[in-house]
Amino acid sequence: MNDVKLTSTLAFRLGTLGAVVTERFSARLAGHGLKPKHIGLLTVLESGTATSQLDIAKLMNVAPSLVVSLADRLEELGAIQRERDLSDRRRQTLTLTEEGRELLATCTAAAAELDSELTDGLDPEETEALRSVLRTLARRNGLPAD
Amino acid sequence: MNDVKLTSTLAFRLGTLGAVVTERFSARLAGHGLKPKHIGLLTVLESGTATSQLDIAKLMNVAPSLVVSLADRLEELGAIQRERDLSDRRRQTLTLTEEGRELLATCTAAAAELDSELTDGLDPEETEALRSVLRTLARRNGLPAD
DNA sequence: CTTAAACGATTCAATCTTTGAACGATTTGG
DNA sequence: CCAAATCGTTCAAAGATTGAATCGTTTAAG
Repeated sequence: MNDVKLTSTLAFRLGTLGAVVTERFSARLAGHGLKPKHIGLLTVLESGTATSQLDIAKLMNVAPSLVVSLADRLEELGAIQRERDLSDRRRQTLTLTEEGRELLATCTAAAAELDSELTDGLDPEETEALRSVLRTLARRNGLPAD
Repeated sequence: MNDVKLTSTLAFRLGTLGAVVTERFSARLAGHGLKPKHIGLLTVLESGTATSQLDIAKLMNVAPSLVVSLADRLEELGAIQRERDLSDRRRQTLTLTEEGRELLATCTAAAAELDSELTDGLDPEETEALRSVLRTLARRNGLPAD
């Protein structure tokens, strides 16, 4: 008979911790009137992995119509620029503006600060091990992993 | 100037990985007509940390009214039993039935299977390090941590 | 060329999840 | 004994995301 607890399972812990951390990150973004997905979009643009809205939607695993509203908001803030692709006028090409870069940098700093809080008191080796394994897992699951 | 990428941040990785893993776990639960929160409730009951609906709601960081519907469904499945607390008839006391225990065991097995997939190919030491650090983080953040 | 099919973006209604406010029953403290 | 607090429940509303329909544009087949 298997007596492993659900709570000791990686799946459960990653899920709950992920939710908690996202919630906290979200709270820090609230001041800018942004949600994590907005930052996800900025990140895609910075990585240069996709520029058209449809490609971005696929990369983010999200409906194309959602990208529209995320982009609406970001454009409103001046964080991105929307331009018709001249070689295919159906496409909207999104590009980061300088303001967008700064916004992303600010939010990245907020995330880094969260990291400090999370790892405060952990052995530096532990922290590094965590970083390393998460990078591996991200890579294996098709998530951005530098 | 700080050039750390958001994607290399623990906060971001925990968030995205958590979402992916929860999604996958959710898919395996779908067959039972359950969602992760249902399992979360069963887990609380198994841990014995709380039995009244309000206490459960607090522990789960969720509105009391949500616990009502989660419990409705679980009762319908025969996984839990709802009884008025005789010493305070306002309270509903929820208890796991034998069927509930079995259901939880099945779902725990599904989570464990997910764990295998996630860690397949990782160094055993890496896996153990991950488990250990996540347990620590869970504990520090008020999450169930055995 | 012309035209039908495919495509990308957009809008909008519908869905799903969760919350908050209102209510009824019960308990508690003054 | 009564007013205030508590617990569970219902239900309407909020927030996030999707899917279907539409418009302009491109592509490919005849």
